[in-house]
Amino acid sequence: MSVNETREKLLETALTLIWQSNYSVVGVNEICKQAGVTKGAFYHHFESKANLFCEATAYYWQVVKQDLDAIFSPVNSPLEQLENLILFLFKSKLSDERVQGCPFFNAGAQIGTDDEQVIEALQHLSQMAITYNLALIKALDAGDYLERSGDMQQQARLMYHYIHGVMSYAYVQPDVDTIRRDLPEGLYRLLGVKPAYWFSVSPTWQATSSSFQKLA
Amino acid sequence: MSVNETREKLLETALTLIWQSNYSVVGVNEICKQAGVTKGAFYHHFESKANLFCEATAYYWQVVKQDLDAIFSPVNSPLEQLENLILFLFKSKLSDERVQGCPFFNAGAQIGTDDEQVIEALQHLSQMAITYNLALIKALDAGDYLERSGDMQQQARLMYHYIHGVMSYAYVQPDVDTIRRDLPEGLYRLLGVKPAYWFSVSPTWQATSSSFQKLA
DNA sequence: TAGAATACATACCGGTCGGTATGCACGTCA
DNA sequence: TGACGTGCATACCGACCGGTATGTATTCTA
Repeated sequence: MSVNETREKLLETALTLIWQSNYSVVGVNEICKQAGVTKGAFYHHFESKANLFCEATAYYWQVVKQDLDAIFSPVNSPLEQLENLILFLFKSKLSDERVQGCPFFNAGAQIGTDDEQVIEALQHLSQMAITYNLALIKALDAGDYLERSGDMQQQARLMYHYIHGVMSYAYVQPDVDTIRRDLPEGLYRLLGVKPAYWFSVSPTWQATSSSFQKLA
Repeated sequence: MSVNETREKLLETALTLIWQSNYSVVGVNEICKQAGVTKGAFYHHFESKANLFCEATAYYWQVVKQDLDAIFSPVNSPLEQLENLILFLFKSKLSDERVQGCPFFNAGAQIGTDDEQVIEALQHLSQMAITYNLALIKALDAGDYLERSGDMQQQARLMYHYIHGVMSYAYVQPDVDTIRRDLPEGLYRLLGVKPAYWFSVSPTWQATSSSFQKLA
């Protein structure tokens, strides 16, 4: 295994494991074991478990960003972008028929208030996500797809709240069909998409092998 | 300290601590230390940490239920009920000016998928909450406060998702003013409350000493 | 080709985890 | 008054935690 392979293997394994359960429960030993590397290698690449997590979130974002940029590509109409996002979120919960959490959405509630740098990393992630939401809302509003316009920054946050909530729900109540129905319905309502446009277009995006396959 | 006092002290302390950080991080030792009892007492009253948590959620629900029944009392109009709920949720995040989590809303993401009984306890809690939401939505719909009616069971879930999301956000991004604005806005939008009724009534409920004071 | 730096592997550290075994004060009932 | 169950307190257990010290094979560099 090359240097970068070891490092990436650790990052991906950590994400997958934390994804499946939670930050505090997943130990360094288990990460190493699953990644097939030793503890020495771990602490050669990362100075602590918290540091690994921070780097992992950055790594995760870097991977996810590619998908988001494809999802919100200007070649897609705003409605298509929304449908793409919904599909993306749904897919991200469902790799290999197993409902899973997602470090991005779950980790927030998993961290004790003590670990400063971890919290900062998560705050950064949520800000990024909200920024993408904001762009979508502006596009929807500009296209006259919304019933009323308001504080778009706020709406972007509301979107984030809701998505976060659905994801968490899916984690403890792994009911795929429910999630599939609730996700779009809630977003339409929250954003105030005119009912005529509900479920009116199909997503133009589909998962690439470079994104979730990699993390699953 | 009487028998029941010891038991309740343990339940309340456990809730408070898990509330502040998370289930996996909070240890039995710390719970005992904070509660001022010994480990012997702990394991005299509870057979395991998981068992304590289950009992604690039941205890918590029993306490919270009193508030919910007051909030959704028939003496309040549906709009007042909604405002009461919003106030209640907001207050529950803010005891003593410190933004905190809430075991009810956070714990879901904190548990590894292994602990069967804990997950069941949480699923039960969420079902209860959704049931209350459903009653509210029916009342709002019956009172013609909503723009359109749909699958109310689903709407009750959407409400739960959103509230859960806001709570989690507040946990990592302790911005009180933002939460105060986002909570009602999102619920109005999600439920489809006619804009004329937004922020139109004041809550009739206020926290009793028997509820959150007890847990804070 | 010598030596330094890299990339680990192994063994081990103190501390803490959830949980237990045992002892003992105290009220209760025969 | 003595046997007994309740309600703890204390001491302790093995497992595991995050992290480290040290040894070593490999690779890069001069």
